Amino acid sequence: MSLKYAVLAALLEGEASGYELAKVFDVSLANFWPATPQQLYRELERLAQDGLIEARVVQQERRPNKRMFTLTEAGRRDLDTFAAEPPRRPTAIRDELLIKIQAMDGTDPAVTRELIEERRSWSRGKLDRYERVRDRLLGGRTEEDYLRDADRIGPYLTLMAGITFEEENLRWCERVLAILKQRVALG
Amino acid sequence: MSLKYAVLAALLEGEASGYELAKVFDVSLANFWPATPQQLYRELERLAQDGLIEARVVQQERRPNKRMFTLTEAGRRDLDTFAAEPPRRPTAIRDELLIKIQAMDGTDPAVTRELIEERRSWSRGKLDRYERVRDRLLGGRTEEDYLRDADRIGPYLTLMAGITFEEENLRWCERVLAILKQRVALG
DNA sequence: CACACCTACTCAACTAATTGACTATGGGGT
DNA sequence: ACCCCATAGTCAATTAGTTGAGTAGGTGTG
Repeated sequence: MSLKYAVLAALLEGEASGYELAKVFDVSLANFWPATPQQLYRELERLAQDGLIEARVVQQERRPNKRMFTLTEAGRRDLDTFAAEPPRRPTAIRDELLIKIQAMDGTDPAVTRELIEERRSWSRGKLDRYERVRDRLLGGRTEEDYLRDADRIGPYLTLMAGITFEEENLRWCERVLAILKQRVALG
Repeated sequence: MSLKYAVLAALLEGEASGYELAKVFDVSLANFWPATPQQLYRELERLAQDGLIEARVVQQERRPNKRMFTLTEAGRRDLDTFAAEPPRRPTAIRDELLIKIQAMDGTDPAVTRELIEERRSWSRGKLDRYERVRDRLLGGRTEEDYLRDADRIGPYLTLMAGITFEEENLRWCERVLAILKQRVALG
């Protein structure tokens, strides 16, 4: 149900093909609503049938043709209605690593430490990429100026959520590593 | 695939019925691997068939009978193996509210503010509940003592992850509310 | 100049997750 | 007396999400 609105929200950035959307999703929407390309193609089909988006085929010379999608007025209205309603379901996190941590006490601490270190360096990489997205969004302005003047601040606020989430993640990793070190030193 | 190990990890706490597991899941495992009761019953069936858990029927007097499940040695080994391998997929978050925030720029700021305030008070409630779980786990000991002496610290580390996550969430809400206030004051 | 990767998808099969109804008994409140 | 909630589940239907293969030309790399 929500994938529908995630796609409509992505199209607020302007016309896009399924392929382009898949990439946009991968770097931004995926942070709070992941979807595979196949899911997107199916959803786009449905949305076009329901008249919430419009498709036009763009002939290309040295590439396969593509279908570009735009929000219709109906789509925009539907999305605005959705955006004003309280969420139907709370945030859901699925994190395999935390299952492993929950069950870690039967495992060699050195192995667990490695898992946490991997997570930490992954989070660092993610934060770096977020920083670059942030710079692109701000386009030279200070955050203050941007938040005062920009037409759309939604994408920036969700980016902020992603950044604080990864920072938290990093702090948690550091904390766990310190605890594991202590335990190994004593145990 | 991971639900399997989430269930096995839950059974590290000891024997439980499907019904009890559903409740345990709701308050602890659900924080990083949500599952409905129906999912759990099916998974327990499969795990029992695969010999990773054992079921025994407990006759009850004034209640329906129940089946209690315990980890078998095979189950424990399987779980330990899982816990030592790097995760196959990265953390996935699904958060309807963030879709709404992404699309918020067509919405009355006062309505958006309410959504954020709801999230904030929900996070506060969650944090309170986490605090109580924490106190129960520590059982009077200081965190330091607990982390040094306890047999199993996995559940505590995942609880810590939940706590830092909600704290971060709260900070993000405050931040967004401040920004919205600014914007309304100016716009 | 071979080989892998990029664009831009489609199709089919499968597993996982959600929703709602149903069974049956007991206890507490109005 | 009636209704709802708690216990302890089962069953069936539907939707959502995953995986892997296939198509077909173009581009970049050693």
